[in-house]
Amino acid sequence: MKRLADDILAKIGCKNTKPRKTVIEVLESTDNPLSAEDIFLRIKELGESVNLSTVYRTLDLMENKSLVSKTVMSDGKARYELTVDGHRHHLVCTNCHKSVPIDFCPLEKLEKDIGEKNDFDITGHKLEIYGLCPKCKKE
Amino acid sequence: MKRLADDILAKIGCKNTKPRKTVIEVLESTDNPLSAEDIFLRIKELGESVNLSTVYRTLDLMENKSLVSKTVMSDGKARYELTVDGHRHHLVCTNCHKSVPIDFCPLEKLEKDIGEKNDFDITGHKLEIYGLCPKCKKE
DNA sequence: TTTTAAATGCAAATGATTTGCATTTGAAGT
DNA sequence: ACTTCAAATGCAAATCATTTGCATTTAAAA
Repeated sequence: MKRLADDILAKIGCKNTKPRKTVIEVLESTDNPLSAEDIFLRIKELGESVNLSTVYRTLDLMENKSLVSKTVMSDGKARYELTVDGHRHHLVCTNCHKSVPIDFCPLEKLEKDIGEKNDFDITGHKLEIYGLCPKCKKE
Repeated sequence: MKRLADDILAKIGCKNTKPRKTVIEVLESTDNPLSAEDIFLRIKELGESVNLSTVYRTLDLMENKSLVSKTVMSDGKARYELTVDGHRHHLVCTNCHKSVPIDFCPLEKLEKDIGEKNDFDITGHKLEIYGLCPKCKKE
């Protein structure tokens, strides 16, 4: 468990601090994108304590190194997710915000064509699918 | 020109006011998603004046009626776009934020499958492709 | 150990968006 | 047209996620 966090921090080439390790471990422990505050609160639940600013700083750092993806959701809060095991898209419930990862990406094959057609250098994309989850469907 | 704005306001069933018409006309006049402030400034350029709060309120109103789509971009500002002529996706330059509409949607055929597979009622999706535009490529 | 740049915590600042409230206005009914 | 009144606007103040300045702490190189 600790290993991945250490590896990531080593790869980035920054100081291996407890707050950073804790943030990464929380990200590792879930399948869903988390907000900075989600992470902050989970850390508290673990009986530890990391300043919210530090959570943000760690997330920014990792986003800049492309180890974390940041997506601003319609509720105005950003969600963060490790990209270590490749990028993912999600099915998001518009009611309860539950988020289910999707196992494929319809863009992979298309990016090159789209880039060439528009003379862009494509660097990435973001896709989210919205709907009502099984529970919320039934009101 | 005025016709579409009037039609839209009639469809919503709200008061047909000058500020609302002006906001809609600005949205009509462009191909790219605009921020609330973009809209506010363009209205000023037209020599008119609409309060920024009113711009936000008009956009919210229309988003709730599904006549406008709202997307929060990585710069932390939301961009709004008329959906009257169907939804669109965009190629967005990560450097200058220029946005080019894309004429097709790779999701259309997939939504039903994804919904069934995950027991979700799909209501929509959001897709953006990022890259460097022709100008920014050359630094 | 010593040293030092990098990282943290805290409090205050920022900036987009929202809200409360007094005033104005569109449109329904006269 | 005129009256009426809920709905809409403008303005200023509030909100809230995120960022920043700075004094203190800490990882890790020497």
